[in-house]
Amino acid sequence: MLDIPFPEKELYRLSSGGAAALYIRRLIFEGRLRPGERVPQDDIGRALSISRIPIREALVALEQQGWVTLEKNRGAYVAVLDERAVRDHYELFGLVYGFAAQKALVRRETALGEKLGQVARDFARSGDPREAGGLAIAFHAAVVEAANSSRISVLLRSMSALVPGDFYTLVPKAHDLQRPGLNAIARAVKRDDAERAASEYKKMMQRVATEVVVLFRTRGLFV
Amino acid sequence: MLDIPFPEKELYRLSSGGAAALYIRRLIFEGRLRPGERVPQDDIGRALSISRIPIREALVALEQQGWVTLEKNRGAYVAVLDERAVRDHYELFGLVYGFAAQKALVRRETALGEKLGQVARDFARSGDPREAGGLAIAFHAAVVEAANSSRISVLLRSMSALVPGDFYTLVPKAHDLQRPGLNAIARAVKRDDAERAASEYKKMMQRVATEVVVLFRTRGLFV
DNA sequence: CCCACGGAATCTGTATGCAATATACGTTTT
DNA sequence: AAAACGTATATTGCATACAGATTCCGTGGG
Repeated sequence: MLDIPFPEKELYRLSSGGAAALYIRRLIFEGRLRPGERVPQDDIGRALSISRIPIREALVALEQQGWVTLEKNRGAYVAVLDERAVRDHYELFGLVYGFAAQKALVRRETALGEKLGQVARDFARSGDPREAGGLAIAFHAAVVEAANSSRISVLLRSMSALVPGDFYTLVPKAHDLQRPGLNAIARAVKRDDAERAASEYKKMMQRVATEVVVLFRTRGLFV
Repeated sequence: MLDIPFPEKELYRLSSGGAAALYIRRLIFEGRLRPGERVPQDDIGRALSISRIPIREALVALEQQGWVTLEKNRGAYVAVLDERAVRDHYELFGLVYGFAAQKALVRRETALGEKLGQVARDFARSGDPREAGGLAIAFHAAVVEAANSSRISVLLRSMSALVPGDFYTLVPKAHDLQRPGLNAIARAVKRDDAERAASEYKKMMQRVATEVVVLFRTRGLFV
């Protein structure tokens, strides 16, 4: 009997609502929906050939993530992003990841240091932006997994939605920017230096924020 | 013509979806929906005399906040909370509020120290749990407002949903527990000592976490 | 010319209904 | 009797439809 468990089951959960959320985020990123503008539910429904029901569900999720604000009987408005918001967001990112790293160490995830070192090395060697992006994600995922905290996972999942999916191809600099950071974090974790790991995470994310700010600005996404 | 702007406009946004979210959270808090159990959409609809549409919207929000997990074609399942989750959550709370305090100081909100001192004094004097709760909320709100960061606001709004509304009446100890914390934070802010403010916030939230853990345990909300 | 007003057009919030999927349970097969 | 199968039931995901709220715009009054 074939009894293969399928761990990634929920990855295939691409409901209409999920598709709508993805689509709306792309509209915002590509500047086709400007800050302050109302999200046209009917147009999106027509574009995706779905009704407004799943679109509204997507908007609720996007509101929770801070992408739009919902006003009763007036619809969803694209949130206004400015440089400060982006920098704050990435600082918070660094803060939470740093917290995750600390928790991972407290919880004695001994294998983590090795794992991170390996991924950081692969990352440094990688020439392909696509691959590098995957490795960076794997790095962060390893930290979160080692922290083994449902609340950290929830928080980071909702925060990650602010990151463009093809960030690495859009910002070639991202590679040089993160390499020393990942290495430093991996070293700190190996040394069991939680404080240092957290501060390196914070520093790295601040550097990344600067590039994201440039990206957003060149795209004219700021008010 | 009367043209008074209404800042709390969205407070009145108690759509059916908002009501459903509130109701489901209460069901979970009161232990009537156990961890791992499926959220019965039809029953809730009947109880509130609404259809499943706004209920589903509520579930999307609750998923983002980490209360339930959605599985395609299988519905929403109440997330499993354990002691670690609660403690992690409150630590993160302290971390983010601490960050907000730091930002407020960096952004030179000179009036903040006075304001916090005043609220902390009122809090200390207050005998009524209801009033004290309001003051504590006002304290935190002042910090967040001074930080003046949309991202911090978004994050805290989604995190706050894990706090029972009538926390102060349920946990009388909460008052004694927070008084020194609020005072210490107010003092640190007055002294422009961001580092200290953050660490006091963290410590205070850790103490609060302990009481929340007790509350949850006595209610049998842990697996 | 500007503003106030009122009806039309537009858009939102949600109830209803249906197809698709998952679960439960009895039946058949080995 | 245990396992596999098939059918019945329950539940979800979503399209359609409609009442109510909001916005738009033309008209009249100041």
